[in-house]
Amino acid sequence: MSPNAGADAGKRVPLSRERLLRGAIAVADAADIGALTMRSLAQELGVKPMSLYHHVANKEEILDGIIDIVFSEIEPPPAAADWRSAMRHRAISARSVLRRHPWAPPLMESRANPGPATLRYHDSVIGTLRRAGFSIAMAAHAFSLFDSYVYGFALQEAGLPFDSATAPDVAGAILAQFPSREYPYLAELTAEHVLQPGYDYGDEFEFGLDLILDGLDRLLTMTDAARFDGSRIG
Amino acid sequence: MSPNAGADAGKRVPLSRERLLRGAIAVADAADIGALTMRSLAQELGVKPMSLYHHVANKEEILDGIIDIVFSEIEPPPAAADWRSAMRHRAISARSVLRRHPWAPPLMESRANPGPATLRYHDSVIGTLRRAGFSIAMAAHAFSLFDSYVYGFALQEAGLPFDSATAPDVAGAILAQFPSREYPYLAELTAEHVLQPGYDYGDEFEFGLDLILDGLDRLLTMTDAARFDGSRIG
DNA sequence: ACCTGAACACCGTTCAAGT
DNA sequence: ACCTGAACACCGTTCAAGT
Repeated sequence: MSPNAGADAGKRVPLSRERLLRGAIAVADAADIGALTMRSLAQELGVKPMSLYHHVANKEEILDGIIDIVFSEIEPPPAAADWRSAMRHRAISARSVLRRHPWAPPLMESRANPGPATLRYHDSVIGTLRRAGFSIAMAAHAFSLFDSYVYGFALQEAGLPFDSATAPDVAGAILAQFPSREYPYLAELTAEHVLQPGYDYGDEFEFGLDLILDGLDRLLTMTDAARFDGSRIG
Repeated sequence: MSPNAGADAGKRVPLSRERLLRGAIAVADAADIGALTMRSLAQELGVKPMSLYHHVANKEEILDGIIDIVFSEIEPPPAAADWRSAMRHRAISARSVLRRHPWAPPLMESRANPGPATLRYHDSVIGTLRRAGFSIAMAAHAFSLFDSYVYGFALQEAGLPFDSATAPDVAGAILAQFPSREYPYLAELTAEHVLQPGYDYGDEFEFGLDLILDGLDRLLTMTDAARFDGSRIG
């Protein structure tokens, strides 16, 4: 139920590409990406399916469009931030955006036509690394690692069959389902960690993020030291 | 074109759950997961769509089944391996499996009904960490980080609009498409790294993997040192 | 037991028409 | 210009029938 659903009584807001894409995100957020069909979207917007084709060429263009909106929602870090806190800020923002749009991660990396917000996001990540002193090759490494982790974590979080509130119930049911003799470590981890009060899978995010940032920082420092030695020799 | 496609001349191999799931993987590998329909799968197997329902309840069960087969293809490490090389072995095997099945990563974490090979894989990863001395909480951290990276990397690799052979052409076209003034760091990275001869995005995998393993090793060593100190005090 | 034809309620998309 | 009804070639799935 969006504000515009079936609003044939009031004055009809004219359809636009912007309104169409916002509606598509609303449908995907409310159910999942499988529920986003030309017909369901048209209904959400109070319009007939064929009207959509006046604003987009096809469904692929809708997917391209909503993914670019998702990227646009990731907050850029404060300009004054050092590279480490800038990367940390971006990662945490990206994850919170992807939590709002759990259908997005599988689509984000498979769009052949990246939009401006997508390109801007990637450019700014690489820019942060380059300006911090990472070589091109090292920036490429760091970029790949950083993105893989952020999307991979979001993918896992989206796939969990529970949110943090209902975790104990569902994990308990799953645990009861499989024989703990056959999967002893999984059983142990579930019983003594996942089922403990206060457990939230989301809390794992910052552990991995900081381990990665520490590793990159170490490499950067080593590179700086090597360059310094080099300049003394040359 | 599989060996069994349209083989109405020879003796018909009877349909089985096993043959059905193998056929489903073949269809998904050959095109992509979107091309896997009950009808296309039936045709691949030389059978009518409705026959499939004698071996599986519905399409969801097919997806559950093929994902469990994908997990079963990940090689377990040699029993004698230390934790670091065991984890490394598994990650590299997982990535090569996911390269054969690029449609798999988005599905792997979203199956509500994990099969035995899935549970066995996860149990063995956690087991490796626990036996190496990781605490339960630390094993949970490491497990999350490791899986996020492996799936995230596979997701990115699957999304690339090129394989390593045609990378220069496509990346060049994309680069030409967007104004390098607006995305200077992206343009630089593309021109001076991605377009260089011998570039292969897959090479980034081991950089991130080793950084993660180094970080985990450091944490494990610190924990051991702390425990050792503790035992001397107590 | 295993397989199937016909049918149902869905898809995305095209085309020719309406205002 | 913007919207739409009817139609086409697809989906997954059910049901009642065939061997």
